[in-house]
Amino acid sequence: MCVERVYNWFMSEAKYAHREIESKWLKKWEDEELNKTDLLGAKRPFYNLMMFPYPSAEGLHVGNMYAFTAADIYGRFKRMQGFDVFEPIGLDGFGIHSENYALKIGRHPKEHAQITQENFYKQLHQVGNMFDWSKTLETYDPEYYKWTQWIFIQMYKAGLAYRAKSEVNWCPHCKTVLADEQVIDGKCERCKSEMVRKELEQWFFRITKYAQRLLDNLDKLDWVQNIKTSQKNWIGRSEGMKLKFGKYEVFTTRPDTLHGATFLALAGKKDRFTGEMVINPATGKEIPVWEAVYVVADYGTGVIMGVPAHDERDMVFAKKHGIEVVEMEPDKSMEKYGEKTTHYHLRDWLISRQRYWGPPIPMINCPKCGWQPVPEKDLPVLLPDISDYQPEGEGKGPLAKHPEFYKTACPVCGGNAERETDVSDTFLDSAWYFLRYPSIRSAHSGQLPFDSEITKKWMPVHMYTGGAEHANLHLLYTRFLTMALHDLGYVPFEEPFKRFFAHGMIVKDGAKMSKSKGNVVNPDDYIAKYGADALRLYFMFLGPIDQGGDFRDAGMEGMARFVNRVYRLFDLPEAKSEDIVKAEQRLIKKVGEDIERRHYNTAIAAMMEYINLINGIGGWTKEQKGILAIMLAPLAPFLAEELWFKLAHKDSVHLQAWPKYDPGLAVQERGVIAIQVNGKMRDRVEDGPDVEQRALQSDKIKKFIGGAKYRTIFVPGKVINFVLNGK
RNA sequence: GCCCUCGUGGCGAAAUGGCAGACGCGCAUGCUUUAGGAGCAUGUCUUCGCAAGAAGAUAGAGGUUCAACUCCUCUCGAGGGCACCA
Repeated sequence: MCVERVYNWFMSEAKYAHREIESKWLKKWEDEELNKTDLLGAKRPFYNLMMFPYPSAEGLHVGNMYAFTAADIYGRFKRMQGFDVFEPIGLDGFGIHSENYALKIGRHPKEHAQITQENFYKQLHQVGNMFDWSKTLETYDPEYYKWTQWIFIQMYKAGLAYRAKSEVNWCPHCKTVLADEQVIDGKCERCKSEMVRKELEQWFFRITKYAQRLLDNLDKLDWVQNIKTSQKNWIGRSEGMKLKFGKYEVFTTRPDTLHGATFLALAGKKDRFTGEMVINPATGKEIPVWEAVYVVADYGTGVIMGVPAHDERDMVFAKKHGIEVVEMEPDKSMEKYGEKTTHYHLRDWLISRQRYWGPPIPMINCPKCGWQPVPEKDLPVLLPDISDYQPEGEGKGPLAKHPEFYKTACPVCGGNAERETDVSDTFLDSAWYFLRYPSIRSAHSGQLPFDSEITKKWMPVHMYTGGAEHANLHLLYTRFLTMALHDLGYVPFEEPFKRFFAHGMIVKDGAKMSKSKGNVVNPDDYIAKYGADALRLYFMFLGPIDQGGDFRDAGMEGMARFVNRVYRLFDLPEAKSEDIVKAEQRLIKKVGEDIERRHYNTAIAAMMEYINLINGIGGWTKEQKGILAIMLAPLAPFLAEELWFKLAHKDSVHLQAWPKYDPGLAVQERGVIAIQVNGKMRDRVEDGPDVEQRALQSDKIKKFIGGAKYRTIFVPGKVINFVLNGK
């Protein structure tokens, strides 16, 4: 009695010691370089990339871990299927987002970057992903931004970077201009301040030249539809005609309503009649030329024809100002007055930022020779260490206060010249990082940003995982830059990411996490309390990862229980069971298929069911335990390794091949099939020979059929439906 | 206004033309434990019924089909993208 009690106590206390176990395997994997990919020797390359984090706060956000776990499980699964998987990680720590945070806490951005780098990498080690730690990059590293500057120069030489005066979006808080894509509802994407319009001379990338190709290629991409739709809307192709009204040219998608045009409107600051009249080419009548607030200056030609009868806004304007309204029917023959043309909503990408924390734009302005690129041998243009790094506004960045930085010699004539003092947009840093990872420390990494042999072998990226919020920012810029580099002969492909998987957002108790609400989940706390594996499993069990999930502490407890349960069940004695054999075959099939389509929640559910079965039977074989450990490996890498070694194996579970199943044994074992009468489920019967005859003998079925005539629909293995006549 | 996605128990969800609610959380009852935790067993969509059972149920209404959470049409609701874009 006493012994039994002690045994029971011991069994219940045989808890999975996650802290010791996880740190033990981490150390071993890193000592043995388990996750280092042999890039040159790889036979079946699989580049598994996830959007690198920007360290805006002091630590890794659960949202990052959620996304990385989702991506890592897929990468681990691919490795077990025999692919050479390369899974790198780095930090996007250059740019406004990191700088704003540094400014807020009053720390120099460079110092802040050093601190966050240490923190982030420490946390990223703990989560148990198969990162190749020999290939990390940070966008603020001069070895990296040297090449960001190099890319700028190639763009300039190709005529894809240009300087122009234009009315731009100015954020009064961040004290810099922003690209159109970084303005949401008239507010700054980073700090939510109201934007103002400002006339400034700035550097632009000519993304509009690629509008049509960016649109056309969308059809070839294996991306979720809503991201493609979002890009399509953003590019905003609109087909129409150019029509001439005297000296004015208008763009319209409805040339067939030309004969109803009773006024012309130019973009203006207020509604005002110009005093001018022009001739409507279709009717020959004189119509007035107005300035109108509702006309947008930089779309189309900035001039519209007003057709009150066919456009609500034109009607409102006409009524307000007493302009004539002509009712008419649309007439295709009007198209003879115009010339077909296409317009895009997409604008050129504004690259300049009047800030400190970014790569200095590598251009020099000479009073005699004009703008010249910095000679490539002089790269990088180092960002100097300065103490007055705060932005002050009025169109110039902090570097403009430092003549020791900007005073230089013209690379052409050698005379006195000045460097550009703006830095480039952070989205330029992240638009090419995927090209750099595999080439880090390659033979040619010193001469070019990316090794052509490695690039050809490893790209385009096979699987990219990240947030949908980057649809019109990062994902569009990256596509554009890759296309441009392709045209310049640097990369052999046009599209950077063959497949893109968009994960959802993780919230806490139904609310978006934020510091002000005090509901921010720190993954470290949960890893310390429950272990990285339990947290990984919990994230993935919340629901489909493209839908995101709601983090609740109670659910987390449940998953820790599951981890313990699996661990305990490995102590069950050796026993053979026919039920387990079949269940195992089905499990192998299901888990493999579910991971492939990234339905991790149902893969985990299937394993739970299997574990419940094992628990009920009370024993299983060593081989069965081994197969389960292998299937757990992508989802719970530490637990799986611990279990695998418990079975006296000597090599890592992560190097094992994904198990195969026998399709004959893995069939859905129902045993029973449903019997319906008129499509309603009425009874069940054992599957097998003469199933229809046996179904008809059921009392319930007899009751429902009565003496009526019927016909039979039989779906083998699933259902028999008796359809009574008259139905 | 245009476009996209979605709507299933108390909760997260599963099933994508073939037995609606797998799996988990929570809850209830019992066993076990010095106690707490953990563990084990059973139950848990709604209504009627002691039960066996019956009827109903996937936002709502219609349709296609032997059969609809799943496909089609409309309505309502939620989330997202674009937008005085001519």
